[in-house]
Amino acid sequence: MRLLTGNIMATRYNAQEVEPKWQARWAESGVFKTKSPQEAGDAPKAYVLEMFPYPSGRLHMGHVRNYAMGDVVARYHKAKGYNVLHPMGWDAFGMPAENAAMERGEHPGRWTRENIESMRAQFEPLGLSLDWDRELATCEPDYYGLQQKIFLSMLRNGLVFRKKSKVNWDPVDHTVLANEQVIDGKGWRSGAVVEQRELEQWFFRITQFADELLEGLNTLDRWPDKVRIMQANWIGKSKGATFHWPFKSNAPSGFEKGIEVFTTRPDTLFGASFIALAPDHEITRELAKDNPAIADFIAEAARIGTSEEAIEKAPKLGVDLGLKVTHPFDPTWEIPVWAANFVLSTYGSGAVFGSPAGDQRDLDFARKYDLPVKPVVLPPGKNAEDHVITDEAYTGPGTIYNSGFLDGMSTTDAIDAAIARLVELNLGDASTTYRLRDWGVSRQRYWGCPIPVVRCDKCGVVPVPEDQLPVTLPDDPDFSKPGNPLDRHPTWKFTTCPTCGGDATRETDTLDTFVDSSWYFARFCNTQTNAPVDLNDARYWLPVDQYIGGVEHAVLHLLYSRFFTRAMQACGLIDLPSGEPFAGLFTQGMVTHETFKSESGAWLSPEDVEQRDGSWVEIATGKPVKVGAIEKMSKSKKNTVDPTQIIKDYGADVARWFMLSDSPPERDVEWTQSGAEGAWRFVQKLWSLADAAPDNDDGSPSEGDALELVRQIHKTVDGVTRGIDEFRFNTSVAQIHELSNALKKAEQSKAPGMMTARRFGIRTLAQLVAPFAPHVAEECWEATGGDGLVIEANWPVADPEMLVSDTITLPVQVNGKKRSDITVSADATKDDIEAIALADTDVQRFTSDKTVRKIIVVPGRIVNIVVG
RNA sequence: GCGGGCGUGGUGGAACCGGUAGACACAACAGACUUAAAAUCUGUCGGGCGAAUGCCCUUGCGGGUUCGAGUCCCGCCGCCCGCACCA
Repeated sequence: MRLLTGNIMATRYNAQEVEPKWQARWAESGVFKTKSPQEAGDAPKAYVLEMFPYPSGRLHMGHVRNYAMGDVVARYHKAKGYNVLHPMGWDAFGMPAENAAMERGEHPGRWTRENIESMRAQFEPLGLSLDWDRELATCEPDYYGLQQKIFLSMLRNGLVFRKKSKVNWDPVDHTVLANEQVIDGKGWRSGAVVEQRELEQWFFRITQFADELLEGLNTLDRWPDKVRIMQANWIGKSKGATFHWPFKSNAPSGFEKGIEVFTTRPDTLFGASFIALAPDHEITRELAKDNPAIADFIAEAARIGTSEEAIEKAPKLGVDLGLKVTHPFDPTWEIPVWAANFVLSTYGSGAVFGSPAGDQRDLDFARKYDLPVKPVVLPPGKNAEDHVITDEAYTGPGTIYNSGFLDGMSTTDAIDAAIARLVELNLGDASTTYRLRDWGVSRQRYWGCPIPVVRCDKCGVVPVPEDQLPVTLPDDPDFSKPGNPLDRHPTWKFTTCPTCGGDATRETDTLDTFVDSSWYFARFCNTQTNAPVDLNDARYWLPVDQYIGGVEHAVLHLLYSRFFTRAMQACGLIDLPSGEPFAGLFTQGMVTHETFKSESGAWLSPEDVEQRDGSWVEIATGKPVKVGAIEKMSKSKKNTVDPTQIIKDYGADVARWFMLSDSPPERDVEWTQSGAEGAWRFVQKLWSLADAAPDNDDGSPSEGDALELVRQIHKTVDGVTRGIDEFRFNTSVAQIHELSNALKKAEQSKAPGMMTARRFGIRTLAQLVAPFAPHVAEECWEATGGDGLVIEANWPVADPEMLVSDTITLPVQVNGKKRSDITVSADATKDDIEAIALADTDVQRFTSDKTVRKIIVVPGRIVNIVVG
């Protein structure tokens, strides 16, 4: 690695000395301490929050980018006079700690707390404007104990329930596997073929809020549209009909009315050619008991795993169950019943009817098993003879045909008519179904929040009384044997029943870590109170004004948090009538880096390779190296860059500046050494501007170059401010560059008023840079006689009069091609502009031998002359 | 498979509501300074044609709407994110 710092320090800006100095000053002055609502007085509040990190042990560049962005927003609001809350905490429960315990014999708690210590130490030199007084870690009893209170309150309010659900079971490790731990149907550690097991599990009733969560999206006008769309699709509200297909004869017990299905397309009912049940539908399972073929099919389907992705990607398979139902509209029409591996038991009633001409998946299935395909929807403009379905279904609107009483209707009318007939026949009704499922929160793991209930043979499931909370984890889990350490702990789970005092056992499931992150933002409003959330402080601070994190959380974390605020509202634990925790959301892109592979295909760290004579070689061996793709930084691909090392080499300002330059915040940014060096040069340049700043003014910059410079300063203030407001930090950076270039040039100028203009420019620049690269900004501010800390100086405001000029330059097009520029006064009329444009000699070269047909003048923008 | 997004010079990107495509930066090249190098400063920098004022082409690909399309519409291609037990 090339180091640019070193022997030439004297005249240069030395980040290694300057940055700790300002960090100490900020700490002494307490500028980052949050003010209470009383202390804040009339100042408006701004709650700025970045998604809190998992304490993996090392800060990575993705963190630096995320927190640098949040810091821009926080410092900017501080400068604008807001009372800012900008806290930090740790999403500290989760599987990596247990993996460390299993692989290295470390205690998950110790491992996690050590990681927190070392990451906090890495945070410090970044110079973020965080209020560490409000730090929290979800793995500490003072946090998860309160979470247990929330759980119990939700239980009392009917928002928690138990039901059976499927899990991926590793028969060797005796453990439940996460979907990511199931690789090709096998456990990642044991390699054993994964089984499906049904366990009685705890659920949060998120579906109770399905409509509210959907409706609420309309109020989130400071969220990216893509996230709102993804959440709406995830909730997946669909209107249609739920109805029964009566059995031809001898219905299985419990299904006397027939097989219940949900469909959004009852208009295609006359195209039905089969019924398909989920592999784990009750009827399928009943039949499997004395039919080995069906049992094999179920086992085969189970091997795919529980993830919807895997199920939908798997080849479509089915088995004929040998049952027959009759068509709701024609009792003489028999339809076969199949089981199919693509039918989800968790959606609707776990059964569908196949209408192959109008649904691609049904069509593929029908072709595979040679089931009838009858088209029933005629696309607009087609007639029955030439509308043939081969291997592509028609899913669009049209006119119904081949469909008895529905013939001739539009698809929408036919939907209503079909539902009306189903009601008449007493077989079903219109209904609404959601894709959203209730949230399963049980985890059979040690390192999570214990679910605060006990089981008593006499009293059943009994909540732990609040005065006995928190239910803490035992300190001595044993990870040497397979299975859940809580379940086989020698003493922990044995307790007495709070109700009858008899022997009882504790619940050994812990909560999904998504629960921990579903309310931490509310806890930050007051981390001292005994209630989970202080009602008054939360009323003041919530909603979070700006939340920043990765898009990968677009659905789950953000939807769960929106559910939690509603659930807590229903329990009286929070006062947030809107139910919306995050008023503004920004999703930032990843940090990527080039990758390298050796001849043998092993990943190589960028530090181990170098370019010799234009080709890449391994430094140690000199062997040639394959340059791989630019990918998200990850340990496995060895393309990470350690922020701590970058800060040592170049300083925090450089790391932050680079993360905010060039790439738009929502897009991925590629870390490059040369980019970091560019940022370093810029920091040096800023300092040299301040160092060369004149000590005194030389009169008012009211004309000539000095006035032009002042105008540019105002333009820059305007542009940088807009860039921050709109989360387009890269454009702010570009404008800061332009002003710096202008100020550098101005060092050569002797124009009257220039010294005044330069002093003004450099101090303004320091203010504009402060949210991005705060240390060098403070240094420049101090060197140019700024009052106090730049972080506390009022954000500059552009003078609107300085943003407009007297004349404007307009491009002139002829037939849409630019041919000339004209300069006109800012208040020129359309007629004036037309005349000037037509008189222009460059324009006339293209118009002289033609007829002018039309002239389009867009004020302040462009002139287009249409000739022909 | 389903849902969502993205695609502009050698590179990252800019272009506000459909109005000058390539701001700003990185890299590269040339020059100044220097015994030399580094640093710094200055200049060139999408492609083609031309002696030249210039002209033509160019925003992943193919169509369309418009006086005018990177931007809007339709159809493709490629990459990325999510898919409910990773966080």
